[in-house]
Amino acid sequence: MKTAPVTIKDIARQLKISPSTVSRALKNNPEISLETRQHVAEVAARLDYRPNIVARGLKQRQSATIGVIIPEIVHYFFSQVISGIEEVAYNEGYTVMICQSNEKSDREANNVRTLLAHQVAGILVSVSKETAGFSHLEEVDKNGVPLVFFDRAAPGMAKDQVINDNRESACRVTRHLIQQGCSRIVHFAGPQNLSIGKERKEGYLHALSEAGIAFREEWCTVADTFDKAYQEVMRLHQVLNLPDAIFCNNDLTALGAMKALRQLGVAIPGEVAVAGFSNGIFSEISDPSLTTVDQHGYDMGVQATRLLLKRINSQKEGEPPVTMVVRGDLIIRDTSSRGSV
Amino acid sequence: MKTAPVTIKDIARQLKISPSTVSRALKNNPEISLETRQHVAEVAARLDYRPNIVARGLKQRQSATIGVIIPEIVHYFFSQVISGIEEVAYNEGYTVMICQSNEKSDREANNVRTLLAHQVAGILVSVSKETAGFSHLEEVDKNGVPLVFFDRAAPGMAKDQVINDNRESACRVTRHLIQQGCSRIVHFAGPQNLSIGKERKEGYLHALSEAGIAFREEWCTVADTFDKAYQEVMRLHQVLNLPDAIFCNNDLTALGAMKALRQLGVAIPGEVAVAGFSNGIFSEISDPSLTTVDQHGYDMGVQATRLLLKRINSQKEGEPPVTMVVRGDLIIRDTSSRGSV
DNA sequence: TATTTTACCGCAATCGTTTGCATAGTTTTT
DNA sequence: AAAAACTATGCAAACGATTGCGGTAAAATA
Repeated sequence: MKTAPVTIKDIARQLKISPSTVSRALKNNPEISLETRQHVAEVAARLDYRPNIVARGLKQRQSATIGVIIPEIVHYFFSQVISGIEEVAYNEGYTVMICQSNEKSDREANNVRTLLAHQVAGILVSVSKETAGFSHLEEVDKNGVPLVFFDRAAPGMAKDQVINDNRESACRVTRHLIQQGCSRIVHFAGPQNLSIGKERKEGYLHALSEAGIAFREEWCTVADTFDKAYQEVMRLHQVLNLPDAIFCNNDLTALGAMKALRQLGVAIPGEVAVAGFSNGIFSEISDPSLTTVDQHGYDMGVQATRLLLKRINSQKEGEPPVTMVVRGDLIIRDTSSRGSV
Repeated sequence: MKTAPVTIKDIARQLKISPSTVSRALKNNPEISLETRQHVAEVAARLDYRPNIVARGLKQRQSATIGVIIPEIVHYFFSQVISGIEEVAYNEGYTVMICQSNEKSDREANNVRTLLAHQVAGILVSVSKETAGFSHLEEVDKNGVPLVFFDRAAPGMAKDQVINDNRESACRVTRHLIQQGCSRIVHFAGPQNLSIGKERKEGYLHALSEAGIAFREEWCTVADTFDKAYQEVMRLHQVLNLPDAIFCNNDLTALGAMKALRQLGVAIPGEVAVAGFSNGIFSEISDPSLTTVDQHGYDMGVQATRLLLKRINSQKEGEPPVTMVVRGDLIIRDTSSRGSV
């Protein structure tokens, strides 16, 4: 039993006033007499009037919706970010539209089109691993839609972004590993076309040189999934000697490495220390529990959304892009605590 | 540098034809000559025309958007479901709008209003733990918007739903525990106002009576979070003897229980076996790895969305609601394998 | 040749809301 | 008392796409 939705006209008809007056009254325009405003409010409540967001969006050429493009929702970190985004958006009366790129560049481009077609007020994006060209993101700019990057930014695009202090955090992790007495430290890196991957590697290299450890090319390979890490450890075991520490680009990678190490009968952290990155929910309960860095995903979502909302609400164009960095916290757990072994 | 978006009128002007013709040509209406259609297609491509979804939505009184109301995105299970939803929606040209209820009833009601105001074509919802009344969901019906429940349905509402075979799965888990030699099996239940919580408890009870084990009231308490489970184990330890098995309503609860057991120096599964529910990503890598049931979240999302889409595209009202159940798979891991101890 | 059919296309209204401008009535100012 | 200013409201045109209803010209038929 479908009921025709209540519109502004219905209210107008009831009160024998014009739709314009109702519209104005609804948003408490002082041009409208207090009396009329109250009447309108009453009738609106009685009829259970709900403004048609779509119609408003059409008229204003913008809807109270913000679009989010995210590689994969199933990552704990990303779901945390979304949660933060959702919270701020909700409180500000915005709704969020979420698209997954599934780490594919073309799908990401498609997501952009979709979001633009929906007249979103702004877009939050964390670029996919695959993405190399950024023309689809510049498209957003051309349409005058604010965009802010979170976590993974497109290198070279001067836009707002809130990112982690990947370099520093990676450096802290590596330093910690060195302090534990490790000297042959391998890095399973993320894709180097992503700032996130590049920066973490840089931090790793920095900590190495800081400690006077000569870096060796074969210490660093791109391996950013559970399986790749597993295989890489197996390969290392055959090709060269195992290192005494592995610093992984993310937690899942670390777990993959740990699985391989366990199978090889290697003690963690006794023979090989391991560290991850991201503080996935499983890092705390893995065995042994994983040293990692907490990226504060929720906060990141909150900050990014605030930034975007500020951009949306500011008239002036051309304000310089701002970069916010949220500091990661090194969380030392059992995979790197030599003391206890 | 904001560029005015290109509209159907722009194309019309270029070709000196009317907007109506362009509109029709764009959707390959045979009423329009092939030649014109090709011209339109060309110009549209050249101008990079993107149809304004909002305008279309207004005219059609429906947008190609489906709304999702979910308790919390950060649960691995739910993020899997969303992933499934997103996939199907994407392939069918729909976009998804996600709202979190954060397990709050009023927020859920608010989400419904938001989604309806956005003229969504349909709604997928998994009701919050807190939700007792369902008037806000009936509101959806009144607006003629299709609704399908996934995972958690509102008891008593005759709507499409895709749910787990909670009862059977819970029964299987309990049976398995019994087979392992356990006889004093405690159940940490979920909220009993949710079908999901009720059914799992029923399955547990069924398996018990099936095996001729007399149920005792104090064996079952509502504890559905990590912390509550932790505390409950501690309480049980003081008040009565620890059981020889704990079947938890979900994985996180199981982990909370395990944490407490570890602290009490109780061997798992030697002295107390543990089982969870949901196959969270951490169940596989916890120590010991957790026996649980895989709920196939992704599939669930896929099925629910297909069901919704079918409903959206079917003219006829009044087709009876269908219930799909996706069968959970018992995954036996170390927390319940007495054989190996 | 007159008439009907067919193929293509345009007019104009519509979806629900917003907003610049006009207008009627009332109050204040000169 | 006339002019000016203000108050409260209405008119009508947008926003961009869709669609029922017609209309024109060419082709087919009588």
